[in-house]
Amino acid sequence: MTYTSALHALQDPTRRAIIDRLRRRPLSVGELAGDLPVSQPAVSQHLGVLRDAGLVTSRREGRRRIYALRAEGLLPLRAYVDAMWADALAAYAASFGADGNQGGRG
Amino acid sequence: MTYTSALHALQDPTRRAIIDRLRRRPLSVGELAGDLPVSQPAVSQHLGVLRDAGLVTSRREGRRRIYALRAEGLLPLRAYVDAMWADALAAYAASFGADGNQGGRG
DNA sequence: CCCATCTATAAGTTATGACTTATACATCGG
DNA sequence: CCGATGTATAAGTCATAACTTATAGATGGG
Repeated sequence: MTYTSALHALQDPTRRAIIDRLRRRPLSVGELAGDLPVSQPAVSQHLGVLRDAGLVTSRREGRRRIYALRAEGLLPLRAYVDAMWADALAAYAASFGADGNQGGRG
Repeated sequence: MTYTSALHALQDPTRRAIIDRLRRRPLSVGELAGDLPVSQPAVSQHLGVLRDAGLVTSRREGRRRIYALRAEGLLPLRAYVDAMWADALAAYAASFGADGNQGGRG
């Protein structure tokens, strides 16, 4: 839901592997588990983290549960990175000509 | 240097606290440590992680070492998030009218 | 209802990493 | 050179979280 939970969720390699597979199309838990080197419960646990972070949604389909990427969930992280980018550039520019004369541009 | 190291670096709350302070202006290790609830060695360790991830740069200034944000270091993460965003939207759109008729919009 | 299939949760193990204190390394002043 | 200041590294402790197996919960078919 926030950028911190997104960072936490995306930091794990297994969760990124799940995300990478969902980037093509929605998949069931079993399909994901069959294609990853971890057990099905591990996949379910990771999906729970991704869901709490707002990065995936799920729907029932008979006995299966289909998970899909949720684009909206990326917006907080994107906003954080963009703001940090802007501040980094501003701080860099300000370091020339603030209280201390740090030297010329370049 | 890559988006994975950026994700790893930004996942930690203390490292984000460091980043947040550097968003205003470059700071020395001592200035950072004095404003954070962890020891100076902990700050140095975190700065090493941030440096390895390409998110900060440093320069000597007498006996002190000044750390500053490095905007370029955010580009890989930004590209990853953007690509994921695009794929998420595409996968969502494709889920209407692919092999299975998944139902209407909503 | 009963069984098979699919997913989520429980409980326990283990590797990782964030922290500490102690100390080495580097720079400046006397 | 010697001490003070500032930072990085070393070594060890401890909490977290990613994994396992076992099992509970939910759905569909005979």
